[in-house]
Amino acid sequence: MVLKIQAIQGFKDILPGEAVCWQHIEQVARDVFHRFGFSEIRLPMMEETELFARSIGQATDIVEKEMYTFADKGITLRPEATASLLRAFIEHSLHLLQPVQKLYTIGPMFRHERPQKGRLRQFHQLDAEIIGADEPEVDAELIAMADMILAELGIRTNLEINSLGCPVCRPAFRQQLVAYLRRYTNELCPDCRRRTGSNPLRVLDCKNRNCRKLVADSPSILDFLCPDCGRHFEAVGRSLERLEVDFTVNRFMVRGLDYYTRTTFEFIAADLGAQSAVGAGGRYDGLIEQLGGPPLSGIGFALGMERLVLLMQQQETARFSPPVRLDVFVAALGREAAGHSQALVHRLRRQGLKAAMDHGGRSLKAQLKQAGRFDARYALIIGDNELERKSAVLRNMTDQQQTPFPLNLDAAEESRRLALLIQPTD
RNA sequence: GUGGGAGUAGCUCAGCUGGUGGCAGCACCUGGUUGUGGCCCAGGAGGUCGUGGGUUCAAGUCCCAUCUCUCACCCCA
Repeated sequence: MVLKIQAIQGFKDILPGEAVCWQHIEQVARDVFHRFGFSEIRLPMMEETELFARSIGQATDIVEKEMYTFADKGITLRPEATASLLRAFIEHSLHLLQPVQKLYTIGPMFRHERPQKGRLRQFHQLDAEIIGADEPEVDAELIAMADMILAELGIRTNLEINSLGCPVCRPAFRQQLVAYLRRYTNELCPDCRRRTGSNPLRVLDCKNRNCRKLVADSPSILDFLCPDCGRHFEAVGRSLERLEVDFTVNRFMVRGLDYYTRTTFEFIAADLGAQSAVGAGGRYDGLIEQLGGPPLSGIGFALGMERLVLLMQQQETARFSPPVRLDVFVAALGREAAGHSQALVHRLRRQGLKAAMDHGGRSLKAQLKQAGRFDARYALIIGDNELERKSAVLRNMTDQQQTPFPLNLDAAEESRRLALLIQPTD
C-alpha cells in the first residue's frame, strides 16, 4: 500500500447494511409528507455565503466558525436547509402559485464542528417548511407531522415546546433576563458569563448544574409574551391536544438560529448522548421579507437522519423490514449452461424479477451458498446435463423441495413460465 | 478551539508485572457430499500489533512525538 487514504474527519460512508435503514426512513418520511400535502423541492448544496449570514445570523457559531466556505468564490456549503429553501422560494415566486406552500427536502448539510455521537461534519436532514400561514393550527399540524414520522419509525421521543416571542415582546424579556443574570455574574460558568453579553437566552439551556439552578428563578419568557404571541402559543397547545400529540412546555428551551420567532420545539430522545435532539424547528415570521421576499411568515423543522438511524439501532421499538430477498439465483454448471443462464437471468430481470447468478464457474455447493447469502427464494440449477435433458432443477430454498423445470421452450416462454412459477411478491 | 478514552486479521476482541503475534469468535475460501446452501467437522487464507523515534540483550507491552477514531465541553438536527 502506497498511501492509506480514508474518509476525511466527520464524513462517513453509509455501507449497504446501514443503507437499507436510511432507505426505510426516507420512504416513511416521504409517505407522511405526501399524506400531509407536502411537495418535494430539491436544492443545490451550495449558496452564496451572504445568504447564510443574513438568515442564520452573523453572530451565531454556525456562521462565525462552522461553515465550509470557499472564500475566493464567495460560496458556502449549506449548513442547514431553510435558508436555501427560502432563497429558492423567493427566486421562483412560489407564493404566486398558491397562498400556502408546503415543501420538504432531504439531503446533506455541512458544518465544521468537532464530531461526536450523533454529530458529523456532513450530516443529513429531513426538512419540512410551511410558508404563507401564521395560524397556530398550522404550527400544530407541522409538529404533528414530525411526530407522526417518528411514531411510524417506532422512535420514542419527548416533545418540548416554547415560544420565543416576537420583535415586539422579546427585547423587553431579553433586557430583564440580562438584568437578572448580571446579578449572578460571579456564580455563572465562564461560558454563561460570555453568553450574558452575546446571546443571553442561551444561558437558559446551559448544562452546567449551577447555572441551571440560578436560571430556575429567572424571569420567564412566557410572562413577557405580547397579547398576540401569548394567544398564539396557547392556541398551539390546544391544537396539539386536539391532535393527540403529547408535549411539555419548556420555557428554558432556546434555539440556536437567530431567525426563530414564536413557536419553537424539539423532539428529545434518550439514548442519543449529548446530542439529544433528534428533530427541532420553529417559526420564522419576518425572515422571508428579510431575505428580500414577500412579507410571508413560515415555520419548519428538521430531523437529523444520523440521529434517527442511531435511535433505530438502539430502541427496540424501532424496527424496519430487512432488505428484499432475491427471487431466484441461477446456478450454472459448465460453459454452455452459463451462457444459457445469463440470457435467462437477463430476461427475468426485464420482467421485473430480482435475479442473479455467479460467473466464476464455481462449484454447485459454492453457488448455492451464494444463493443463501442473497436470501434467494429459489435456486434454478442448470448444468450441461440439464441442457441435454432439456430439464433444469428448480429448488425452493425455504423448504428444499426440488421440481423439474422444462428447458425445451423458446426463450421468452421459458422465462415467463419461471416467473409464474415463483410468483414474485412485489 | 479545549479536555478524557482508544488504536492488535475484513469485523468483535484476548495478549497479566517487557521474553517467538492468538488451535480465539464472526465473516471468507477449500474439503468431508464425482452436481445441492443454512447445522456440524477438518483444513486454509488473511497482520509492517496506527505511524515515527527512544529506552533495552529483547517492545504489541515502557517513554516521547504524531496521525486517526471515539466520548464530552462548545454548538446543534
